[in-house]
Amino acid sequence: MDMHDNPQVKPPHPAEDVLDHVGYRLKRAHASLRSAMDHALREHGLTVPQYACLEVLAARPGLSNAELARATFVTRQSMNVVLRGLQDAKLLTRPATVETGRARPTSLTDEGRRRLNAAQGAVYAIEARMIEAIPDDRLTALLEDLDRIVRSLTD
Amino acid sequence: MDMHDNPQVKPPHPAEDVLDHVGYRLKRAHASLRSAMDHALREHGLTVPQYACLEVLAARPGLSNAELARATFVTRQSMNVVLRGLQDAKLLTRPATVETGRARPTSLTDEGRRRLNAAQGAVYAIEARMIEAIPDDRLTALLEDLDRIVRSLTD
DNA sequence: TTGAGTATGTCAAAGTCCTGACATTGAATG
DNA sequence: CATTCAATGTCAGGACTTTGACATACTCAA
Repeated sequence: MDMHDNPQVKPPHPAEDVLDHVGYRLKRAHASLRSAMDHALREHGLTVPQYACLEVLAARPGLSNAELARATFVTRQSMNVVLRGLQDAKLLTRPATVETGRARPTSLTDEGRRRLNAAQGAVYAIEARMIEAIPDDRLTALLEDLDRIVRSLTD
Repeated sequence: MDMHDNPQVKPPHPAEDVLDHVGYRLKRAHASLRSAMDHALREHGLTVPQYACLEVLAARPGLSNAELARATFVTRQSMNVVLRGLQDAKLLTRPATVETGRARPTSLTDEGRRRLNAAQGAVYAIEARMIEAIPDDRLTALLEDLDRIVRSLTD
């Protein structure tokens, strides 16, 4: 994999070929992950947003709709739909009313924990495949660089 | 940013904290990029899928609906909707009929090229911000690792 | 030639997600 | 206390995307 340009010189503007764009590579990697998770979770009767919601909720119980939305990178409106679906499926519960404020804390039901645990096996297998594919001494750098991208775009 | 585990030892299963998952970091980075592009392209009257379609089409003229769909990681049906929108906006043209086969080659109009060029400025600025945030000697490794992820999940 | 297999375009229906908007609630400020 | 502000939950509408299905068109092998 030889580069035409001097690797020391940062290109003044992105590579001409779309395939060399950071954005394109990032999008493609995310699409692969999304597709793999879609297929893996389908056998567990969960969508990716639903799984993400359950996963976050297991780690941080009692989060409200708005907090879950931020944690999973969707809008409050989208998360509201997800929560209603999971609530109808008896995988989580929300108090109808709350003593103070409007935010209603969300809790996993026993059934929700069971479904999540079952699905986590499939998802962790995907995570393991990704980790396995990356040289050990690069993994930390990769995670750091992904975070750098986030910071560079959100500031 | 200290690690609790020995960095030499590959964890037998993914980190306990969701925030440390490769999938989570990847998803977050993609969400940041998507959001930044959404805002940047809105001022140019284009959606991200529309821009992606125009960008690919400029680099590889004559692609069909199915080929554009694969290049932008959406289904043929989704791309079909995008193409009709761009066609209605006079940004590209497709022959009503074709001599052989069913695939209709798509071509940018002059107006399509103008709109794309205008939008590329905003998008390339985002690309530049990402590149700038990543240490020069890591950029190549980052792109490689993203590709490794793709391969590990598509095989 | 015939057939199976593959690829393409398209339609229909449903799900998902977003923008925009509004009312409610609590905190902060004067 | 009154007002302003930010945050939350929710509704409505539209845009986007997907799954599933079907017909058309080419390719290849029997």
